[in-house]
Amino acid sequence: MSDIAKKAGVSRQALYLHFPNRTELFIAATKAKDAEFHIDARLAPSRAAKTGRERLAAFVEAWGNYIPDIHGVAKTLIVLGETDEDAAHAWAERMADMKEGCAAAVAALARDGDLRPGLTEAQATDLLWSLLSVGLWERLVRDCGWTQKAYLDEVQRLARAALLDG
Amino acid sequence: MSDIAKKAGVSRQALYLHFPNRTELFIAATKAKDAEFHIDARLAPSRAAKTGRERLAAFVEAWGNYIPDIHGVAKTLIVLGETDEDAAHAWAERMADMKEGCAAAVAALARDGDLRPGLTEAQATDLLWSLLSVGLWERLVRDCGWTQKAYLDEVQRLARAALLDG
DNA sequence: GTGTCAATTGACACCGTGTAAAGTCAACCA
DNA sequence: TGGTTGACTTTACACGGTGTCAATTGACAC
Repeated sequence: MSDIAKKAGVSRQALYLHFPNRTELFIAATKAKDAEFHIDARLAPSRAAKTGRERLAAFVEAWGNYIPDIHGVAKTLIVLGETDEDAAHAWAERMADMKEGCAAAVAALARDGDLRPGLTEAQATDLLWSLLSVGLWERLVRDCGWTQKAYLDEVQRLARAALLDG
Repeated sequence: MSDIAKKAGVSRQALYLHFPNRTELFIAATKAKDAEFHIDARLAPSRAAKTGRERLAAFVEAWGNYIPDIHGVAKTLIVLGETDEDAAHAWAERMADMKEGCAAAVAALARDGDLRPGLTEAQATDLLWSLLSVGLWERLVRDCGWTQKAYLDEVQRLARAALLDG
């Protein structure tokens, strides 16, 4: 909190006039980033896609490219969530929203009959959601030094391999 | 530290007689778990595999089944690593060891000519290592409620889809 | 001018980590 | 048997971070 106050050019106590506690500050920061980076607009192409395959590709691209933009605040919230109930809940809510997007893409694939045999929609949704987790991005881009493009190409491939028929 | 001391039935200060600080305690706990759960023995079938494909399957199975056993201490070390240099280093070292196993499996695949065209050995190693991360296990098993078997089957499939030719 | 509002300063309580010192107790040994 | 050693306990404290509280300042609106 001291560091943030210093960066913001206000006193540490002033932060508590705006946010009840550290967790709420980061929750607000995450929401602010969502607005700043127009998450909803980025997901529009996915919603507009005609086929399930197109929808999957558009969703993976939108979310995969969104991760680096919000990684800072998102990561903080995740780490906070390991010890703070409220932070964990806030992040879980956020992830639930994202999972709805996954479910919609999976539903479109199922409608087209493109879903891999032996995979339920729920399983496919879980799988896509897991492949698009912040963790996998961190492993490949941050830890292994992959470019964003290489990461995205590979996740597209993985998503197709995991969900599609054939 | 208080909680641990209570569980152990000793005073909090006694812990500091055995470990210089909290981080070192958890590093020691992780090593103790490795010994308790015989990580080296579990990886033996992978090293003994004839073909690259067999080696990949054996390695994925061994590590994938190892994760739940060490998840408690491993997770603690990971979380600690977010704020503690030493913990981060300890975990990174551990991950480097694991990555060597990935590299060996990938090398066996390359030797057999089974590696997917357009994928270098280094990229394939990064990819396998990322698929076998604790994070993906947490997403599917802990967050989505998958069984260990369902997780393992899916990761086997993902690994094959990501690395193999065809 | 007065009231209001945002922010400041300074103080403090609480908790967790880590350090330090003095005391207890049992085992071992000459 | 008495003395030493070593592991552990109790008590105390320093430090840093979070969160609370009260008094004060300064600007702006009416």
